Amino acid sequence: MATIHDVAARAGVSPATVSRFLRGQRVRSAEAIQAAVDEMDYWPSATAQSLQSGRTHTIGVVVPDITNPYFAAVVKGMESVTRHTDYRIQLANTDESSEREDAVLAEMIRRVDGIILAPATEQDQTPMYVRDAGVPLVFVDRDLLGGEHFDAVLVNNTKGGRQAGEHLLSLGHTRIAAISGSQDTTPGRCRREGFVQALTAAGVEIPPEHDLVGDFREESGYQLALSLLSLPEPPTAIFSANNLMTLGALKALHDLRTDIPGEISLIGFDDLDTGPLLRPPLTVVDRPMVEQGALAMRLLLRRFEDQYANDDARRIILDTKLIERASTAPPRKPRTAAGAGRTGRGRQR
Amino acid sequence: MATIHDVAARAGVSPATVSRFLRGQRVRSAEAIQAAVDEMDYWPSATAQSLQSGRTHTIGVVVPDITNPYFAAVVKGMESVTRHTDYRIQLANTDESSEREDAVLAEMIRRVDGIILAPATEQDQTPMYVRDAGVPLVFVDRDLLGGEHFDAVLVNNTKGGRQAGEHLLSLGHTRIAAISGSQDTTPGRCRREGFVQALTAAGVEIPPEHDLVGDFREESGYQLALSLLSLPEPPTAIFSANNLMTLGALKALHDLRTDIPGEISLIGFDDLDTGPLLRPPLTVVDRPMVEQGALAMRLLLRRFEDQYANDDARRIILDTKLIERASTAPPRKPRTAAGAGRTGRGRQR
DNA sequence: CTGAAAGCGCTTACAG
DNA sequence: CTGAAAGCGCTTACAG
Repeated sequence: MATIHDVAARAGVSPATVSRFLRGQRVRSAEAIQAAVDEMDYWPSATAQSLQSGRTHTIGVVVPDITNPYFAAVVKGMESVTRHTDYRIQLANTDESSEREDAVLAEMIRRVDGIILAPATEQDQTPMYVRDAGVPLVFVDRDLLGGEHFDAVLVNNTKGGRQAGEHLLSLGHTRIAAISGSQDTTPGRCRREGFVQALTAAGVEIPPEHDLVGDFREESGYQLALSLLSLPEPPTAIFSANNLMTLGALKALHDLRTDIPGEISLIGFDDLDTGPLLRPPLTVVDRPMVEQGALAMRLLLRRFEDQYANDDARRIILDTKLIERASTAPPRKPRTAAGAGRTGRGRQR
Repeated sequence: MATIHDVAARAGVSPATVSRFLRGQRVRSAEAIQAAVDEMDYWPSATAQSLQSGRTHTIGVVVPDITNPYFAAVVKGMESVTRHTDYRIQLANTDESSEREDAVLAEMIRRVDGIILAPATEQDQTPMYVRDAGVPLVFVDRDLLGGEHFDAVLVNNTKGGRQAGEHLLSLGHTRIAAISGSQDTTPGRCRREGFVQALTAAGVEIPPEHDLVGDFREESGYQLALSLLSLPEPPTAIFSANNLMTLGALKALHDLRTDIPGEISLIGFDDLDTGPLLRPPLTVVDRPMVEQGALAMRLLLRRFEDQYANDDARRIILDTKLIERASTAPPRKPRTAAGAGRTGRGRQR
């Protein structure tokens, strides 16, 4: 590959002049240099430029699982903004593992200008380490305990959980179960809290055997739904706290030939491309996905502009939205559980 | 950030010695150096190492759409192998655009050690340019006309298309339609060819108005299915050539309240995570996904080993597999179309 | 085993 | 406007 020296020699100037020309400065021998560049098919070495400038022009993106449609959409959103800049994305998957995340982050620090991260747990310490290294960091989807000093694009998970709970209550359910995500994760914890809040506010209790915690993966949704259905008194409604667990739960219900929503109502968190096409079409709490990724990337790129570099952390909290489809309905035989009474809001379909 | 000079100064040795120690060579002042490294939290600059070695240790991955579950799975497969190496992945989305692909590739050439690409069209010239630049290139999912000199991990698309056609024929269908993918793409062309081959071999003709070509996106599947259903004599069965278009077709059929498979059978290409949960569960031609990505990455990494660097191109062609679910069935009122006769293989459900 | 020196391919004050 | 020189942070023959 040709270097700037080769081009300079050919054009009869010094490397410095070629460099200046390439960066848009006025030079006398512009045509000669351009010709040399063309003939030799010269492209500056990004590595040499990086060493010189201290900038890599790459953004590290660390997500738990790229095959989760939510994260795929988020990454697409990020890509849609970098595509108009001269930044590129370096992608890493952590499989929800903190160790893996530590390893990834440690080596990214020296290779990227900034990082967008969906941390594996709220307790992660590595992000502090990243900040100390002077690498701008933005959280997406998930937060850190005490992470207020970092930029973040999140969703109002508590409200989302509440929406799910209130929806089931409004249909008249009182025997309600939750399949929550990892509790050391912002969305896992908050969605459950919001959900329980809604029930509590309505005087509906959620017994421990209905209050299950999974790990955001399909398999755990499957297993927990199975265990729920094998209870002596199974719930009449289930809230599942992410797309993958909802799919797992749906599979379990199908395997058991459960009638949805006849025997049991199911509400999920995060819509799916196939949501309306499923058996039955899924009622879900939806939220922006591609937009979340785009916003996170914009937040990060701002940090590279001197005027914003030292701004206070920006925390963007987006709203969730209930999408009612056919997987939820009033319970078939409304029971008057002791103390629960008529908790519904009177809305019927 | 500490540099190797800082560490050397602190340990009382020369930078060269620190460098040797770091690379595992025996040195006298090992402990002193290790201590300095720890205290200063020193990590070598990847950029400086790259400039020196000429290797970036990053792999460029270029796909048309990361939110297509097939490509998400492929990327995950790649990640599962790089994770055990010291290579990382730089990801780019092309949105099926050749121009975008050209741009991405052009700048990747100077930044990565190798590239895995699912080319936007079979006519792409850029890959030749990549090869001329001395950057190893592996195709995944899609091939290039005259691309035999490149490593590739593909699938037997022709056979897959044939399987789809034979399945519909075996059910007794004779009024059959195809929604194909871009015809300047390997999978788009081959799947259609295989499909048509199967019909032709059985003496079944596919009229032009049933032989539709889309662009692998959901919207085109939707529109084309719509147009198929509005025909005076709509088909009794549709083959849709990828996951997204199948979803689109399914949506169209739902919107028209079409009974599947009663009025119309639908068979897709590429399974979905939600495949069994859809209304109705989808019959599809399936193929390995994660494995395809992993294999492509292994092929590429081999090129970095001297012993294999100059081997002939390795072309891995994987097999497809029919998964029969509930979206296909015999046509409701088998017509004896002139010349078609009983083309079924006699199998009935 | 170790250090001084050169070099990887750029960019940018510093003089002119 | 332009060139020589120094420097970005490493690594590696070359002597010793």
